[in-house]
Amino acid sequence: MSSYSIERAPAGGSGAGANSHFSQSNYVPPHLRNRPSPTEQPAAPISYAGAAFGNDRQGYGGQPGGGIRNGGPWSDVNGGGRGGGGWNNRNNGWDRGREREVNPFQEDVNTDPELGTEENTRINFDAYEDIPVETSGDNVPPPVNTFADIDLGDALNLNIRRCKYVKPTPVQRHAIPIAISGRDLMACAQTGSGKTAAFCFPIISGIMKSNISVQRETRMPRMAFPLALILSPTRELSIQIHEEAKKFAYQTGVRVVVAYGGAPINLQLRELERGVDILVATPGRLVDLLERARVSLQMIKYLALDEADRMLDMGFEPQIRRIVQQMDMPPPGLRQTMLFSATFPKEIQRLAADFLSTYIFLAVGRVGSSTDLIVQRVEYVLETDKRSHLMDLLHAQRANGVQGKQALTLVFVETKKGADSLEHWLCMNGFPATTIHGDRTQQEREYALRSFKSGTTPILVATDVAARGLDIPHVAHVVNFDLPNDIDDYVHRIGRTGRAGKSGLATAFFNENNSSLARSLSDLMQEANQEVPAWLSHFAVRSSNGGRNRRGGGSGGRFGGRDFRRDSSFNRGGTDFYGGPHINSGYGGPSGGYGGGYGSNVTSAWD
DNA sequence: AAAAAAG
Repeated sequence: MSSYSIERAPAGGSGAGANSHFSQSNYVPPHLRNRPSPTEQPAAPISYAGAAFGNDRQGYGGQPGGGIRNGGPWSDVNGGGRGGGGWNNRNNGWDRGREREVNPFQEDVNTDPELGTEENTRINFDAYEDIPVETSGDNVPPPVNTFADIDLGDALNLNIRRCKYVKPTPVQRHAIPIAISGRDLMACAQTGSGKTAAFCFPIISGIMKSNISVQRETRMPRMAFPLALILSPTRELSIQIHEEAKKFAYQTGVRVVVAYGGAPINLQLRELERGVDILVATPGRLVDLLERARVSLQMIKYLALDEADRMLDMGFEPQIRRIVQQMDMPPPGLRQTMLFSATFPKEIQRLAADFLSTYIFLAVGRVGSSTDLIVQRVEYVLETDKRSHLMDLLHAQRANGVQGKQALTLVFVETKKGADSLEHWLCMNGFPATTIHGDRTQQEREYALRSFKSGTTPILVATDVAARGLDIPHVAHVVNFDLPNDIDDYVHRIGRTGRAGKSGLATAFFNENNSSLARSLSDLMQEANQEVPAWLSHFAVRSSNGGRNRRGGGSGGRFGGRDFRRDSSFNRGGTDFYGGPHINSGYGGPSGGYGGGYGSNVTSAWD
């Protein structure tokens, strides 16, 4: 039997040095990784060398490959050796001097300056002021107004500045203090609300602050012991979370590794062997890795499940339960768990009850529900007219576009076949398009996404694989060529535009085949102050399907979910719920942030 | 019914 202890080496090992300090291990805990590397030897106790850090990294803003030693523009922040316990200047002592941590911010410099017009990049913070936020639970830590209000550590704060995040989004304002205080969290929030940072910041900060040391299982030297696990439903979302997490963890010494299917497993295995603190994964590939005994979950201290409702929709519940409950992961209470979900149906409630320990419930209003950031249009289009109608839209858009450029347009269709044939047809007709769906190889999918993002093929035809979570900046227009059957899917799809406070356009092609969606669609549009065409209202009346497709049925109202503990036997002593929810709205007061106001180039922490 | 995810 292996028991869990944060400070101790994994039990059941060979008995070598099972105490709280690392000894002859390959593993260098993050808080010790800022030491100079002693040549090629496995990390052995080294005397602390003060501020003389070997900063063998690529200099920020420098030429690729032009390594700068401890002299980059940030060396003032980085080389100070100040603060207790070597808080900053964690460098990758990891690699024992060999591997360079690629600067994840480099690629962002000069990306698509054309697309970043004044209008597009200015953040519409005001539009979010009235996003409702609801928290409930025992002793909820108060929200913060700036990132600086929380002690995330210098290195992380620096990366927040590098990301140009000025002030926290509503979900971050609430979730970060909750998570920092060690509490479990069930959060109802959409992608685009800033979730990724909301769970990454506390994890990275926690790993840096803790003195967790992992004793490698000497009989299984190839087994990886991540401290944090982030599960997400699709490969692309995992890739995206990984990319963001790498930015947040840059030069913190915290290592982030991603594992997902469809890609060569050997590369991922090699990455894992180099050490991993935060593992981002899709469920299938992780189960594979666990079965191969290449990953152990017994050191997991943080577990984050992103888009949990989506994962259940996709039938991942068995895999997820296997990973969380039937492997060697510490139970609730001995780990910190954060569950994110756009909706809160019964299955998610069960998951929350099983995975979380006296958690805090947080619901953030739908982005766009109370604003006009996304202009929604519905047009009546017969199946046979859809293609020519799309063509008209694209022509008009090109004519209105900047320098005759096609604005990025995401076209959702129902089937994989339909995606392929529409892509082909668009290309034939002079509209550079590509497609992303589950029948394409992972390589093709990633290539398509890159080609779209870069504007090489400004039209992307997609199935629902791209509906949720994917952050593609600058998507100007989402076309629901085929409407989904579920209104939540619709919300997710149109959420691919109007991101980061930018405005966006969503056009839907509606006909008889979509009548089941009429009611919920017209309700949703009404709620978002959109113009609802009269004919759609007629459809809505005619197809009174008892509100089966209406939002909020059963699983919650406008927040996409309620804390069910207050509805049922979870009440203590029959009294009311824990003292009632605290209703907060938007940002309270002005932001101290990082000073400097918001220039036109400021991106926000929304994504 | 279709889509996604482990090969």
